[in-house]
Amino acid sequence: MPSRRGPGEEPTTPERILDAALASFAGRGYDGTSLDALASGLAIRKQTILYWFPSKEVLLEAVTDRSAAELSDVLETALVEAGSGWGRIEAVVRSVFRLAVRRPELIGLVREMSRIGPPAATRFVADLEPLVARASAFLEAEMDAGHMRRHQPRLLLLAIYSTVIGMLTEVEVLRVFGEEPTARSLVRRRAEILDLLRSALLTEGD
Amino acid sequence: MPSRRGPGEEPTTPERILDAALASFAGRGYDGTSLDALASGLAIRKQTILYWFPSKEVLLEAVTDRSAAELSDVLETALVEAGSGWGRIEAVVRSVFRLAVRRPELIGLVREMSRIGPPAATRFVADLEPLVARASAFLEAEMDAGHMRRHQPRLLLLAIYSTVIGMLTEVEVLRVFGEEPTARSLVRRRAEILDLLRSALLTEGD
DNA sequence: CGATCTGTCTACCATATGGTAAGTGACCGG
DNA sequence: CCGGTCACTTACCATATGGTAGACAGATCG
Repeated sequence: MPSRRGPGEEPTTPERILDAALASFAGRGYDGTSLDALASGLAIRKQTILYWFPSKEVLLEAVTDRSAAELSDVLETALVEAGSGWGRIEAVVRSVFRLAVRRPELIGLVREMSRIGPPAATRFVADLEPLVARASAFLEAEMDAGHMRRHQPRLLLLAIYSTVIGMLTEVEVLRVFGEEPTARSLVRRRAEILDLLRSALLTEGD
Repeated sequence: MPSRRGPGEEPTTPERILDAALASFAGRGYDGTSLDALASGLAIRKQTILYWFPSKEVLLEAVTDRSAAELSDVLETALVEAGSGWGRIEAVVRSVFRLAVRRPELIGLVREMSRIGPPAATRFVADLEPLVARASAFLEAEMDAGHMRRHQPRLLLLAIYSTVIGMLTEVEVLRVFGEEPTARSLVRRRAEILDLLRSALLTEGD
């Protein structure tokens, strides 16, 4: 995997390929992405892609590996920096929302992987398992501390996850709901859904 | 569009095609579905499909039209039969869950349509708009009657929708959450998420 | 300077795909 | 019995796709 680049440096060719592939896999799907289209968007030839990634499947693996690492990074940071009580939970959920707004391709990729299924998805899911375990442990600790109602932590993660998925990837659905999904309305919606989760999760005494 | 068939009659060829196409579009995606594979699954030739539906795109339209009609039917029935108060809301949400369990392809299709985007998705979304308006009106009436907290009704619909999507289509994600998604666990999860929504939506006096 | 390696390109291939044209057998009204 | 329609087939086609083979230019190094 190419090493993470600094803000000033221009991306290397394999990095540019990974960026474009992530966007395309998330947006048009794996099957809907052709190496030719990918290459032409980068003003290179398809064979250059196959030089760096010997097959489309390997390219997908590289994309998922890098994305899983980024997802893990963001949530790990949020978990470490979080305060205590509801504010702590809120901070973590908010960091997920922020990530989804900043890098919607990552959410789109998760959705796409769930559709592709094994073996590619199995690998992705294995990459993410430590993250899920970590987040579950966090939620469980908050329950033990009485900061939130008793729920199965992984069930809660699923609720949060599916909310994020629903909010940020189903653009057409948002439209039928009568709103142009602008950045502004997304932020407002985020806040409202956070309230929704809040009232569902909070303990009585909060 | 072929007319709905009764329980005893065997399906006509175009109906069988629509059934298989719905399952495949929802499962493997539009791009991931080839007419050849579709046909071979039905033990017919691809040209028979093209005889009934002159192109793959028209087939998709036929599938979405029929699916939108079925979604509308189910929810309309639920809205009409619902009682009053929270029980009424619960009955409607439950009918959505039931539909999603019984016909997961419908949910998968919604997800796929949101990925495909215009123009196919626009048509689907237009077909569903009356349903969404109806459901919004229902929720708004419940708010007026004081049966639930004030929220934007379409926002609530989105929350319910995304929960259903997350629950019933992200099978791989369920797996990483440590559970084999059996019918039994899905039912239990449904109940728990219904509780989650309940506590989020209920008015204080309930 | 010459050999080698690295990154990208041109040329090509086998296969799969959506779609067209035309044929075939069964049924059906006259 | 016969012409026509219906449902479906075989035969075919143009294009797009993932992937291979090998050429070529520039940098690197002895």
